Amino acid sequence: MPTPAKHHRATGRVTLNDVAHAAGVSPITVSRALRGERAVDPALVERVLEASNKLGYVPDPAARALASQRSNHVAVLIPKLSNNLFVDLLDAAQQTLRAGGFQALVGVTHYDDGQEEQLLREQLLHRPAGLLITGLNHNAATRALIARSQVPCVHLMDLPDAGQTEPTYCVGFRQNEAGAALTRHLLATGRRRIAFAGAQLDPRVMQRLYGWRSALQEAGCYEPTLEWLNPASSSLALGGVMFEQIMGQSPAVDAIFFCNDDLAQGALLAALRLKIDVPSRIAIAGFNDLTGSDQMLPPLTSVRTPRAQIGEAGANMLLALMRGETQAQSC
Amino acid sequence: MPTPAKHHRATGRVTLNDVAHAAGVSPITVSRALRGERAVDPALVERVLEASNKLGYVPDPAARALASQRSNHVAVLIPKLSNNLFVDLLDAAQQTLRAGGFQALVGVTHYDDGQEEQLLREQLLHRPAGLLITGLNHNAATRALIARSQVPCVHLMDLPDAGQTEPTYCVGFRQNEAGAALTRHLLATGRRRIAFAGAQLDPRVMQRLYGWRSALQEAGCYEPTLEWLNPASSSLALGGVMFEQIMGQSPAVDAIFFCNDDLAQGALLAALRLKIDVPSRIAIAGFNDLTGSDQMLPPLTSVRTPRAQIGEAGANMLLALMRGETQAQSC
DNA sequence: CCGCATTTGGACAGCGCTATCCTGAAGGGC
DNA sequence: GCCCTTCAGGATAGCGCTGTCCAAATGCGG
Repeated sequence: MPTPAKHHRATGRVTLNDVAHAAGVSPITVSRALRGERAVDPALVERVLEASNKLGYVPDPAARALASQRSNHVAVLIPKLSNNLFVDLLDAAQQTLRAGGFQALVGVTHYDDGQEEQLLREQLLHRPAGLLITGLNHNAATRALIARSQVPCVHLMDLPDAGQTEPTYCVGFRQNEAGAALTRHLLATGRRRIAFAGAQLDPRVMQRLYGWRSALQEAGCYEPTLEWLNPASSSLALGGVMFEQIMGQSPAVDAIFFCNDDLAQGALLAALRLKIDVPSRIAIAGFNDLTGSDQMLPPLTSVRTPRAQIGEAGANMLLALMRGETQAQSC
Repeated sequence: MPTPAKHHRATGRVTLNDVAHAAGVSPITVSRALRGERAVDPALVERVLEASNKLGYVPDPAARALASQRSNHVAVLIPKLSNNLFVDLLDAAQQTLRAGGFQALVGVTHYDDGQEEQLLREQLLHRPAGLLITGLNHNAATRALIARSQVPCVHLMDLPDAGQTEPTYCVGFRQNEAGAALTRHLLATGRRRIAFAGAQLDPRVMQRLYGWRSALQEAGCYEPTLEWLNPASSSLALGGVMFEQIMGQSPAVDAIFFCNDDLAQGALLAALRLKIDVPSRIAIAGFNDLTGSDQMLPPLTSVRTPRAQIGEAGANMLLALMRGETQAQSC
């Protein structure tokens, strides 16, 4: 009998021990050689690597997580998958994390603070090595969880207002400034009665609204009745509905700033149906430059948000933080 | 000194032992009571649950995975995030898995067999409890990995041909039948020169192509020059380009079956630009009923694929398999 | 040549949980 | 009443890895 096997749970896995045996060193040396955690004789490192490759050794993530109290998971929280903005963000972040040896665990919060908190709580039990989270506005419990967990965390898509330093690590841009910039662009083309149409009303949409307001106030064109806010989810269909509403109630409007491209695309299509000419009768602008906006008639005016770059840069910042580098900056 | 702490790695976590202590039973009894793994006196279960709730106990997934050689992870492999079809599928599957206590690990294969194999290999090292994978056509190495791993696996979005029983667990529909059905619908509306425009050319697109072919052959309308295949990724822009191509080269065509809605949407917009009337001059049909297709001018004819239901049903089938129930059927 | 600081390999003891075996009690047939 | 089978709780021993301490080796000034 080759396997007496009493209390023996063979798993067939190549373990650190096997590698140590093959290389003629102790297991702990293999561990250190492979992780580069402490100085190890280069000759030994060489032998270890050779043995490891020959045997096809791969560390067991569960064992590693248990022993070190740290997994190779990174929790990624995003609001929705139905907005391509976040899909692009996720795609880029996920790939970058994977290249750095980490596994992304995706959580979808549906723009709900409670769900966000719940998801975060669940994820933290897995002792993630890091955290990527969309936006800056979280409820107190969520902020406390992040702080207490001591897990490195990078916030995406938004930056704190000037002077504010609360979340230390952020990658994004100031939504209100971008909103103001787009509004000024419309003003520069001669539009004066510029409506704002927002859906979803998440914090970033509201920031764009504030940017729109301040730009119009600067120009002396602000009027509260030009604000059209709808808490429903953003979609092409809603864009069409809002367009018809605005045209019906405020026929004098000469431009509409939609908070997201899908609304604006829906509005353009509605304009085609209603035979309202864009841009001669009215200008339509969107935000985020989602796929298809360049295919519209006419091509949609939009603000190109570099979400893939934000996802990648955020992931890289997090990778640096997880390596213990703390000089990383917001940008 | 309250903590002599030599060789003591306190983690601050509430452990099974703490619960056992509080409930006055052995740790293993707590483990069994909470998992329902073996019969335990209901009175004890009650005590254990009470203690567990009071202390806020949550099992450590890493320890559990290490001891049982089984994680609570489910690997989910999908081809792309840029096609909303898969985003919807993923969203539904992920939610269902989460409700069942499992964590989805998403892998994006980019329609590349090599990447699929690589991702699968990585994921299997994490000893996932289950596997959700898109499609039926995988390379030999991938199929071998799945078989060898013994991990329960459900295939999504497609069904094996009648008579074939290879992948036992599938949730989806026969793409070729759906393609034939859409083609017959076009034939029924009087169209005779029906082109097929495919991009990406993944196995499901090819199946739709075969369905289109067989329906046309049945009707005696098949002609090879009506096949327009482009390996590039599906997008609105490509749809417009292909539409112009087809109209330029085969002006007699009276309908086009686009393999995916984004192509068809792009074609509709191109038709608007070119002032080609749809559907009087030419009919345009898509596939998958993606968001926005109902907003087009005219609304796009499409095949509504129940991807959310497929994701949910697939996840539920996998949950059943992971519980050890094997009577689950393909559907 | 000695004493000290520094370096580097290894022994040891867990991390928190579950698989396995064992034991004592209860149930049932003859 | 006895033997044999179930049944449920517990003891034990890991799963594979890393944190912590220790010890041997090395370097170096005086």
